[in-house]
Amino acid sequence: MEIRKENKAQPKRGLWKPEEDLILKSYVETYGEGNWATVSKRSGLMRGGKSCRLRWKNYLRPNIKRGGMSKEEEDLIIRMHKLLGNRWSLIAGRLPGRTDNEVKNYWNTHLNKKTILGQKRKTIGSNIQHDDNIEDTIENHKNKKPRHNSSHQPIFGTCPKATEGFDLDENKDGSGGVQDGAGAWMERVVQCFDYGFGFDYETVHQNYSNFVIDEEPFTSYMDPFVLFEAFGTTGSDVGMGIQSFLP
DNA sequence: AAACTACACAACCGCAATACC
DNA sequence: AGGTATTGCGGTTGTGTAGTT
Repeated sequence: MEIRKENKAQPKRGLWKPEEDLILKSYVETYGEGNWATVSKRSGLMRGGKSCRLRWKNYLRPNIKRGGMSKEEEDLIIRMHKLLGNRWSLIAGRLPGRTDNEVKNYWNTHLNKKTILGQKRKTIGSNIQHDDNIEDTIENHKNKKPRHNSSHQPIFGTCPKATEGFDLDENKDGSGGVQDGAGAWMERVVQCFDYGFGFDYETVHQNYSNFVIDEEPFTSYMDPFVLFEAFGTTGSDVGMGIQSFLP
């Protein structure tokens, strides 16, 4: 059977040449970001919109940091990955100048093999010493793709001070209760932090016997924030979050 | 020096969410 | 409200190159 090739001009693929970068750069300077589908038409660049968007986002955009990761960045990636899983865009969001693609590649080529498989978290409290259901819940949670309306979306909140309460239960649309009380416990958990960081393990334990923390005191050399996760008291729900302590 | 291999990273693909009409 | 286009994301593949035989 004869297979006829499409005569339609296929967008150019493969590695970008410096002259193509120049064209794309000047296109963005002229027309701004967005409307990537029109780039080839307007600029004469024989690339698909998707390819142009990616090239701009990952390499040509201003303030992109190139080159090797610092020890601090590496440490941060490991910690955040431990908590969030393959949520590369979220992780990259905490690394100024780094892209999700770069973080992902770095993880796959450098860190994945470095991290010890099956390394157990330290758990405050003894009543979940080993609970497969909970482990499964965590894994399921990590593997979930972000859904903007998902009830399992990680909780993100900021507050000026660690000791000040904040409401994380409120949805963007004001409907509230996405995390079904998760905000309340997070608020209380945050109150257990004496950001300095003196982490009051005893208090956390008393309030949240199933609270799970990262192995090491959280590094404070970059911008200050804390990653934490906790189980609901029934063990049937998992909450996790990043708490910022920006001044 | 050539052939082969392993590694790092750039780029692509498919899917889902969001925006727009 | 529904359809289409655009954008964002994570997984995967492709390509260049350094190291090894």
